[in-house]
Amino acid sequence: MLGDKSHGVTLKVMEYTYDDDLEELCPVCGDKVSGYHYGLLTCESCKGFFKRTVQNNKRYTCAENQECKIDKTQRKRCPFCRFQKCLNVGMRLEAVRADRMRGGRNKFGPMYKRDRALKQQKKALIRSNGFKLESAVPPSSSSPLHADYGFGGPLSGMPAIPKNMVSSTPCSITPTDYEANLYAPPPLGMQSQVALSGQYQYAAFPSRVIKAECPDYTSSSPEYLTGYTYSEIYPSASPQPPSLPPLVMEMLRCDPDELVVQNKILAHLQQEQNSRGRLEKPSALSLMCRMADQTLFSIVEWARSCIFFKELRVEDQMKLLHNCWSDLLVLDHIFRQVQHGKGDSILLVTGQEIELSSVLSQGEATLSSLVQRGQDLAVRLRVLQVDRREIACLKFLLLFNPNVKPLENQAFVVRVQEQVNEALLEYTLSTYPQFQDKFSQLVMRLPELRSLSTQAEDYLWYMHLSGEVSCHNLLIEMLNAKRACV
DNA sequence: ATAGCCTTGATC
DNA sequence: GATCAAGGCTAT
Repeated sequence: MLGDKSHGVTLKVMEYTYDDDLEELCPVCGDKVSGYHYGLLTCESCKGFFKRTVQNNKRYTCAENQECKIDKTQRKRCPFCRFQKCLNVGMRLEAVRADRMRGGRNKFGPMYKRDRALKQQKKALIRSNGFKLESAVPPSSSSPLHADYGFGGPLSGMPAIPKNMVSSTPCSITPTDYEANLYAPPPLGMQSQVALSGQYQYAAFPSRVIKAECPDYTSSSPEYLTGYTYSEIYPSASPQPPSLPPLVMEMLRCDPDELVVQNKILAHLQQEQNSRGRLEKPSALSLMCRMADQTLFSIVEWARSCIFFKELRVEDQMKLLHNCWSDLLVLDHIFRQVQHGKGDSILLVTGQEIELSSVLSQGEATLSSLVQRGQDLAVRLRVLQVDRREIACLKFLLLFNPNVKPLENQAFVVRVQEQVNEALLEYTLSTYPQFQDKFSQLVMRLPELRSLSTQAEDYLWYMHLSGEVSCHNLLIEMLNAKRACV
């Protein structure tokens, strides 16, 4: 009873004599599927579990090692791991309705339909060609997901850049993985089956979710510019504005999902705290450092999976990252504040919110000034109405800095920077035609950002030397590396 | 808290 | 009017 009907030539005859899609097993627990729920075919109980968890903003913890096996008989034992699995197989938070409205259809409808059509097609293929076909990986061009990314090689103008960098989805996945990932968030790809924890923030729910559910409520919301939009996540669900430069789209695609990063960092911090014991309470500063440290990890992970960057030799990659890690960290923080939109509080990567006044009054002078400079820069960027795509470009501009020397493949870095500049210019001109100098306004913020991150590095170094922060982390490693090569 | 069954309502 | 994926109800 291996429900894995898409694997190999050993397909059983009975499996395609059934007409019904519902013969499949729930990807979370293996129970019988009862229909499409929250993005994919699942059983009734996992549907209910997912709904209860999201609606009631439940927080679970795992008594073991956050890797409990979830099957039909054990699914009740660890809700933490069950929910994590729900997210990992691709159940969508945004399909749970914030307003609890009953009935009707949501925007996933067309995708469910496409998925059904795909399965039908597959079945028909099997019927007409025998079993052999199924031993092959599904052709990526025939999948709606792949086809609708619309990446038919418009990057051909790029000099000396291998074609395989353009592929928007990992190509060598098994049919089952493919099925499971049909609705999974694309930016992560396969290389990082990121452990999601149950500690997601329901607070992040309303802004980007309600719109996806009820698209007509808010046609004039400014958050459409800065936040996720449905069409960004599901390009096939509604027509994309065709004018986006392909490179901008590709850079945006490299960006990890905020919620995923948030969950990962929360889970890590929590685990760290658990293993440390509850009695020991870390100082706010050391907590911030660990948070920044984990953010840095995700930034490095981002860079390593980025188009262009992953083509570089590791030595060059390290040099580039050593040069800009603090810039990226600061930019990440600042863009979060831009989206947060509140001047009197700071939104942390974990989704927690802290009052600005408490930071400014408690922290010492250098820290206060750093935080304040960050807030100021966030305000300037907010006034500019910077959006996610532009931030994605800025990140690339920070990363591909040709001033870093010596680089083995300096010419490549120069070319990438030129291309990104060009794409950003094209994007700002076409998307904000009423705002002619947006490009230069944006690029002009970079020196400020670098100055801010340099100050932050100095502060960290000082704190490190005075023994205020622990030594064994990536943050300090980066600091050391930079100081070693200057 | 779980999970099976029921009600709802936009879309076809 | 049929469909079917949302949310709701309730015995276990």
